[in-house]
Formats: sequence, C-alpha cells, structure tokens
Amino acid sequence: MLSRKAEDYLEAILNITETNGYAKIKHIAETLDVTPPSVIEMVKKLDKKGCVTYKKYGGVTLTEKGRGIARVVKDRHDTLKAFLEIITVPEKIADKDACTMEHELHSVTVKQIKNLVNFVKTSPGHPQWLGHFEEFCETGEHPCGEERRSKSE
Amino acid sequence: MLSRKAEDYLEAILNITETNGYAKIKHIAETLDVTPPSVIEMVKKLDKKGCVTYKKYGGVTLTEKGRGIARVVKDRHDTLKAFLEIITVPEKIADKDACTMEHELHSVTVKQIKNLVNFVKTSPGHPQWLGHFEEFCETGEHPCGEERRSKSE
DNA sequence: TAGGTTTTTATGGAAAACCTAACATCGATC
DNA sequence: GATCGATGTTAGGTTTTCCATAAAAACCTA
Repeated sequence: MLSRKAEDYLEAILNITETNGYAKIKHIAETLDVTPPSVIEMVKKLDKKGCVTYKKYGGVTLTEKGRGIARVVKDRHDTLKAFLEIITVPEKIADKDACTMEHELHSVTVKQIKNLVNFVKTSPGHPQWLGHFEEFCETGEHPCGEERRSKSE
Repeated sequence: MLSRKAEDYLEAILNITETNGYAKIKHIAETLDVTPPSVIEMVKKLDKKGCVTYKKYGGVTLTEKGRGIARVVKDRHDTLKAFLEIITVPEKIADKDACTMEHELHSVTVKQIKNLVNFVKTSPGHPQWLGHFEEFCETGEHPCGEERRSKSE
C-alpha cells in the first residue's frame, strides 16, 4: 500500500509526463513544492516498489503499475470533484476536498459515487430532483410539498 | 488544528462519557485499541490545547471546546455514513469510509452532503430518482429512457 | 574545458503515534 | 493500617513519514 504522498508523487509524475513527455526531478520538485533531494528519496522508494523506473541522471518514467495507480488516483479525484460540484460545492473547495478524499476510500464507495455522477451526467435532461435539491438547500423545504409522486417522473 | 488521531480521541472520549458519565484511561485505551501510556500522552496534549481537563489519577473530562469539536466530528461521521448508505454502499464500508472522510473536509462540503442527506430523508415518500439510481447501478441504463420529464415529479 | 545547472549523496531532524518496562497510586479487603 | 491487584504514570525508545541543508558528482553547452 502506498502512502498518500507516494500517490501524490505518482499523480504529479503522470501529469508532467503527459504534458512534457518525460519527468525531470526538478520539475517534480517544483510541482509538489519540495526540494530535489526529497524527490530523489521518494522516487527511489517508488522504484523499489515497481511503480517507476528510475536511473541516476536518467529521469523518471512510470511503469505500467505506476501509471495504473496514478490513473486510478486521478480518476477518483475527478469523480469526487464532479460529485461535489453536482451538489453545488464551489469549484475550489471541491478540488481541495477531492484531494483529501482521493486516497484511502474503499473502491465500492468510489464506485457508487461514480455511479451517481454518471447517473446525473447521462440523465436525459437535467434531473428534476437536482433542481429540487438546490431549492431545498436554499429554503429547507421540498418544492413539491406533501404530494406523493406517481410511478413516472 | 487537531490531527485526525486527536479528533478520534475526542470522539472516543465523547462516546464513553455519554455512556458511562466519565472516561477512564483504560477505557479510552480499549476503545481505540492502544496502550494506556499512549492515551496519557495524547490526553496531555489535548489538555494543553484546552480540549479536555486532565488531572493525574483524576480521569478525563471534555471541555466545552473539546465537546464542540467531538460533536462536529461525530456529526460529520453520521452524515457521511448516511450519504454513503443512500447510494447503497454497504454499512461496514460506509462506516469505515466515513471514518476516513470525517476529518479535513471543508465545512461547505459537509454542509452540502448533509443537505443532500436531509433532502432525501425528509422527502415525502421515497424519491423516484433513488429507485432509478439503483436501477442505473445495475443496468447502466436510465429507466425512463429518452423521455423528458415534465415540471412535476 | 570552463561554467552553470541539475542531480545525487550524506546527514539530520521534526513530528506523530505507538510501545515496553518499571514505578506510583488508588481502593478494596483483611 | 498493611497488603495486593488493578489502574495510572513516567521514562526511554522505536518506527514511520516526510522534509531540509550542504556538498559532491555528473551533465551539458558554449
């Protein structure tokens, strides 16, 4: 199991690699706001665990395993952020909190949140209940009052 | 700012206090599955920060501040767990993941999740969309297909 | 090949949490 | 009041995680 920080490093390396084609120690250090020696130390650990390929003076590359982990983390982040924005959490807060949540959640949990996000996103038309939810947030009242809904939406 | 563990201690002390009227070192240790010396160490820290009152051989009491924090943490936990169960995450996983999430989330985020939980819980009748969501989880399809919904649910 | 840049090593440290072993205190019983 | 078992406390470590500074090594380019 990787630590949060280790996952952060992988995510950063993935982002840098996708942009620049490769990842330099210096760039990783700048991205994560740490000094190069800290990067070296972590990169060695990640190499030992088979997540990256690291050769002295040779830059850093993600292995299949490392790329897989990085993608999962990134996907989690995106999913969680999307969910938070659906329930009208401001973008910056959503992004920050997604960073917090992107580690350590059980895969079932993430899957269900992803399901919810997809449910809303692929819904034909903006779901009624979302509008109702937003109104509920402001008023604390259900727009449709006491009436029971019929089978069709 | 308190660490996660510190918050866990406060939460445990709150629970024990509510059940037994007071909290003994031994009981806290058992609850958190650590040794008494570990409890002493943390309790001293919490005392310094004004979250508990601790006197040698005199047990531990929450201060107003400490009780406030503990309640917030517990409320977050309950809210997050309730949300996860709404999206059909199994109870044990929901509880565990709530433990993970109960720290560090922005208050706005928690508030919105709480809103969602209340929106569903206070809804007159079981919300249509929840049933649709569950079906969506299984089939990946929206039960209501292409049709656009009218204004009323 | 000189120079600056980047990378690496070596070393250390802060902080959080935990432990074991030994000692102190408490409280109930004799 | 002395004793003893349970509980609480202290002292001294260990581990883990992450980061830093300083100095040496390698690299690259003019």
